[in-house]
Amino acid sequence: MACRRAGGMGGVQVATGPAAVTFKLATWNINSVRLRLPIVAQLLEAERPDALCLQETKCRDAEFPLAALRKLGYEHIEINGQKGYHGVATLSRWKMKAVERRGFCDKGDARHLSTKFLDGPAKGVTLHNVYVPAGGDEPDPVINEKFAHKLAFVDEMRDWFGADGVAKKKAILVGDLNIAPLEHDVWSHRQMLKVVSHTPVEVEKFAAAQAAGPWVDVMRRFVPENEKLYTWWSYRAADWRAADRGRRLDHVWSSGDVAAEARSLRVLKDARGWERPSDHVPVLADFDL
DNA sequence: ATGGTGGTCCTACCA
Repeated sequence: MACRRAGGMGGVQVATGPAAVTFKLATWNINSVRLRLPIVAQLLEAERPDALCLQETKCRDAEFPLAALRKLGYEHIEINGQKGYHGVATLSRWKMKAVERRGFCDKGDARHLSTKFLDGPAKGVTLHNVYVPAGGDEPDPVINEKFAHKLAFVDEMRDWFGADGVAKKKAILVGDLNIAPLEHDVWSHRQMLKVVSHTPVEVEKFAAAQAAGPWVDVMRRFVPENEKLYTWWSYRAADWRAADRGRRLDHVWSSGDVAAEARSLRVLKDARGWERPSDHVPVLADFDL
């Protein structure tokens, strides 16, 4: 078990003098926040991130376990939920305000939430929490409406980033983007070329959306592109660890000014083996803002 | 070789 950081209310690390203060951010596709409240608590107690972005909360706003999470020190919570599917939530130890709950593709799905920190080390930073559609099994938009939706969603992100300048400065975007863009973001590039999440058409659109920001791929600033890097392992493997057929579906992007202050990146692979796990693991990033 | 597992919520749908 990791040690709890010393400190009283908030456990703030205070730097002396004008030095920057570390902002610790986590993102995790939780696959039902109610079912997995025990391991959300486990993560928060072990790592004490300043903020945690959750995807696939799978509950209406009225059913979100606000009280339990506030009790753990995360008093500031913004949610965008819906019944049974999708849903995102951002928890923070610092005061923040909701900026937008963007509805993509005119579908009314709860797949985006942006918040702005009003206090703490990331004061003034806007944080986007995104859950991109998975896209179904068949990688042909003509016969698979879910794949068509995924492609349209990523195109809409690209147009929004390009028009709005949301990534110009003081911005972070995290979440389950459901695309593994690089060759070593999947266990076998060759065998994944026709598998939704790594097809050339998705990867091309993903790259265009990232470039439109432009957003920096913070994870790959710390892990070279020729090294395997995964954040998701299927439930359908007999032994996920032995097979290790993972994919990097979860991402941390930031504007260039914030990326320049990125200090560390960790993928908590062990969480895939926790009690009743999500098929995704938490990704943590530290910034000296 | 075309399954395999897991979540929501009642029968499929989604990942």
